[in-house]
Amino acid sequence: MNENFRFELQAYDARSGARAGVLHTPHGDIETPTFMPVGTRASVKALTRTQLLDLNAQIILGNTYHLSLRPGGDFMAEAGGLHNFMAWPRPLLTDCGGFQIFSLKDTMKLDDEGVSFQSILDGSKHRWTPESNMRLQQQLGADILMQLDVCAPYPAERAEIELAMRRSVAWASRCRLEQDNPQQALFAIVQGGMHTDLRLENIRRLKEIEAETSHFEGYALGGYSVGEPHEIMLESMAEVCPSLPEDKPHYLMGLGNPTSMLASINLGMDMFDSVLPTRTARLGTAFSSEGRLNLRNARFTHDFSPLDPNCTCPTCASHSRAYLRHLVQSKEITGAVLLSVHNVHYLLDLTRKARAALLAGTFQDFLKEWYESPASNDY
RNA sequence: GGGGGUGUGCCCGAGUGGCUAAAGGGGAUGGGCUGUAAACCCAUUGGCUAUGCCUACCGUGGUUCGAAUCCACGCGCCCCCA
Repeated sequence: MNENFRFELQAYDARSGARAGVLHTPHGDIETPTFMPVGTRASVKALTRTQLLDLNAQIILGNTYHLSLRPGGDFMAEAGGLHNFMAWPRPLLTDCGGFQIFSLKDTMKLDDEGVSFQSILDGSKHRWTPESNMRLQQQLGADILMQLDVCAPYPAERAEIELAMRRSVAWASRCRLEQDNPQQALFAIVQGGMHTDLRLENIRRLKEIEAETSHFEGYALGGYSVGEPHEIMLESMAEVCPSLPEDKPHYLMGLGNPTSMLASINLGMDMFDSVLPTRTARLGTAFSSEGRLNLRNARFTHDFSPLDPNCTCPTCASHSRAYLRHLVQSKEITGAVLLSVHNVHYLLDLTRKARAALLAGTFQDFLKEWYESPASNDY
């Protein structure tokens, strides 16, 4: 085990797989469950680092695909790494770019050894192997690195999902062998779509790799939140989560829907990331205790009440729905900022409340209350 | 006073005899957004007793089988010369 990334479990829910813990890192502790805002290009869109610090974000993401194309891996090393470059003192996680293999698949060509692709910025040709991807992530210097994986779409043929899973497993092993910097943790990613047997096989193989090489500091579930219905994802996860190594952090990649997040915490997930809060904010939608509010809707024109009366964020402290709607309608950049502050706060606050309930032993009551409230109507 | 131009749906604007309820923008209204090619994308946007009908391209009248489109007069706006 890498002692720089000790995961300390602090509380378990007696009636579910839910737990609270702390992941120690060289840049500070991450208290779980937690939500991680996504800062793809060394920026959580519309938010300054001061705002993120004030919101108490404990860890944010960067993206290897985007940052390696611009400003580039060598540049990032010269800049002293991503922490230094963007002046972020707390933990960072870099996503490998596996999601871009999925979302930019028209520019990608996969084989067993790696992936060749053309830059979306200038069409230039690039090639990643698991090893070269690890070196890029080492140049970025985040605390947590994600193995290079292949994220299959939904829906997809079983054969395609199985191939993605097998490549991901093989690449997990190669990433593990390449990534030997003790200042950086490596998380494995489990694929397999909605096929439980593939997911369980993936987890078994990862455990074998750990026996042969060294441990992964965390396990992530990839390939969820890619368009499948919420219930199908939860059914699949319910069968998969019990097989995840209990003593390691469990990271559900790409999930930002509040209700799905709580349901996933209930199944034993500890970490979440998603662009949902920041993207929907820029596009005019706010999470709230009443469910999602689309501030473009005419019904808010004369609504001078606070965005969410039950929210303690800076936006809600000062601004009315009518004002925020006006900013959104006018495409004022301040609207994107204020709603991003609110939405990120909302998810951070939600995971903090879940954690507090877990530590207090009242998590199931907390969940019940959530499902009875209009906030659970957040789709 | 003389000459030239122009008037289109909430706004801008294309269209100069039938394929026009009228391109394209904007605005408005609604929807979507989940490891970010997203301050983006999609849909709708005259009315109705609705596989059809009515009203509609400044106004009135006319030409024509048929007019936003051609003609006459009127009204409004713009430019140039005096």
